[in-house]
Amino acid sequence: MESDGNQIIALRREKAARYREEGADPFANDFKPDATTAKIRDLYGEKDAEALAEVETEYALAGRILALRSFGNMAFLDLADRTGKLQIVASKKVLGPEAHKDVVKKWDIGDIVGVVGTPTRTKTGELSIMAKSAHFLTKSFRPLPEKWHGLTDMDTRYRQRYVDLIVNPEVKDVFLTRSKVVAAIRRYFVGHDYTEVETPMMHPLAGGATAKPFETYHNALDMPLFLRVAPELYLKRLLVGGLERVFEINRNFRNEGISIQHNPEFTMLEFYQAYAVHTDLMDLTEELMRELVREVHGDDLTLPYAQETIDFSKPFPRLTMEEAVLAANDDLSEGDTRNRDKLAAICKRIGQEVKADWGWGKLLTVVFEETVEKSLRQPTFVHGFPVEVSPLARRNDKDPEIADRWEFFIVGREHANAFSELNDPDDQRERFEAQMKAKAGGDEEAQPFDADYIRALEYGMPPAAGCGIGIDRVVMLLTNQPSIRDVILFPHLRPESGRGE
RNA sequence: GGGGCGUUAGCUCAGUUGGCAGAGCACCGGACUUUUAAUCCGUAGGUCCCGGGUUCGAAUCCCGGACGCCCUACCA
Repeated sequence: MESDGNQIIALRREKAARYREEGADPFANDFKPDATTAKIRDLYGEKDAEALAEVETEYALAGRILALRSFGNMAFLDLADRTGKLQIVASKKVLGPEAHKDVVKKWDIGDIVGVVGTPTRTKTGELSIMAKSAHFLTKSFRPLPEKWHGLTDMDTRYRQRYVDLIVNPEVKDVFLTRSKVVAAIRRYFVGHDYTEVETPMMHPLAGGATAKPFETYHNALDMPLFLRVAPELYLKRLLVGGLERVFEINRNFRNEGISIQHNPEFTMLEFYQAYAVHTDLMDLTEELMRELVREVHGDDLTLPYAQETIDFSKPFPRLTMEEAVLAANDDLSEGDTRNRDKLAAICKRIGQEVKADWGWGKLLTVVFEETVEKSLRQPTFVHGFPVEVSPLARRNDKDPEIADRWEFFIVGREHANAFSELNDPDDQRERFEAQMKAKAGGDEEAQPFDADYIRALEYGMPPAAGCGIGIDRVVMLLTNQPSIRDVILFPHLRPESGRGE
C-alpha cells in the first residue's frame, strides 16, 4: 500500500507503540458506552447552562474523533457515533494533568475513544460533555481527509466507502434511508399476507429476463452455472407449490454495461400473487410507492429529484404503449401502431437498428423507448405491451397480440415491470421455442428453454400476476441521488491498478 | 464501443513562454482555559499516474499506455 514513507502514519504507529510501552492497549476493548450523542441531545438540547450545571448524571460515550481544537489547558473535540456528533470538553482542571496531556498529545483526529462526563454548555452555547475520564480505544493510523474540502473524489469515495461514511454524514443518511425503505417494503408485503422467500442465485439456466448472464463453474458437479438475471421462474414454481403470495428482495446479476443507472449486481424486489391480474398490481404498486414516499418524506407526497418535483399525490396516469407512441410521433396515425413498415421507417429515421425477424411488436417497443420513455417524468403506468417482447406474460383475452403487462416510469426511467402471468404450459413452450429461435439468430439476451418450468406449469399454476421493482432506482428517487453508485455501498469498480502482489 | 476532460504533498488544488516543485488544511515543535475551518510563530513532507521521445534543460511539448470522470450507445 502507499503507506510506506508516510510520515503521518509512521508517527501514529509510534504513538500506538508508546501506549504499549506504558502498558496500555492502543486497541483496547474495555469500554461500554451507556449513551449516544443523540440521547444527550434529546435529553439536554433544550436546557440552558444553569440547568445543565445542576446535572450530576454521568454518561459514557464512545466514538470517533472528527475534530480536535486544543488550547493550553483546555481542548474541544467532536465525537461522532452512529447517531451523530457531540462536542467533548477536555479540561486540565476537571480531567487532571495526566489524562489531559494524553488527550492533547496522543489523541489524533480519527482515533476511537470513550469519555465519561456530565452534560454542560460551553461559553459559546454549545451542548457538550465535560469529560471526567478519558479512555483510549482504537488508534487510527491513517489520517482522515482534509477537514474543509473533505473527501470529494468520487472514485475514492466509492472505493473507500468507510472513509466516505466517516467524513460525509449525508452518505450515512442515504444508506439509513435505504434500510428504512427496504424495511418498509417488507412490512408492506408481510402486512398483505405475502411470504418472503429466497430462491437460488446460481442457476443452471439464466431465465426470467432478457439479459446476458455471468457464468461461473461448479467444480464438484463439473457443470457451468449462471448467476441469476431474475428470480421469476423460481418464484412462479412456488405459486405452483401453493405459496400463493410470495416476494423476494435480492440481487440480480447482469453482464452488461455500467452506467449512472446500471450496476452489474442490483437489488430487485419481485412479488407474485395468485388470483390477481396485472391491473391489481398497478393498484398495489401505486399504494406501495406512496407508502414509501410517506416513509421517507412524510405526508407531503411530493419528492424533489434533481431539478424536478415528483408528485405522488394524484392517481398515476395509465396509458397504453400505442397511445403513448401515437402522441409522441406526428408521422404516425391511428391504426399505424401495428404497421411494421411505418414503425420500421420511424426506427430508421431515429437511427435505430431494424432486424429482419423483428415484428411490429418489437419495433413499437423500440419506438416507445426512443421517443416516449424519457418524457415520462411524473409517475406513469404504461400498459399494453406487445406479446412479442413479453415471453412470460399472459395474452390479453380480447387482443391476443398484446400481453397483460405494464411498466412503471418516473423521471424518464423504468422503475417496475409487471404482468399477468402466462400459466398455459403449451403457450409457454411455444414462447420459449420462439426465444430459442431468436438465440439461434444471434440474440444473446434471448431466454433459454426451461423444461422444468414447463413441467411445473403442467401441474397447474394458479392464475396470477407478478411484478419486479428495481430497489436501487427507487432508493435513488427517494434519496434524490443522481447515480446508482450513490445508493449502493460498494458499487462495482475496476480493481485498483498498481497494487500487484 | 465512440467523443471530451482529468491524474502534482495525507486531503483540496495552483504551477505563467520549457528554466530551483508551490499554497491552504492535515502532520511535527512552540504559545494559549471556551473553541467549533480556533488563532499565532516555526519545521518537515514530492515516483509531478506509468513508459518512451524532443531538448542544454520537461510537471509543462510529442508518442504510447494505465486509471478516473462526464457525454453518448446497450441493459433494470
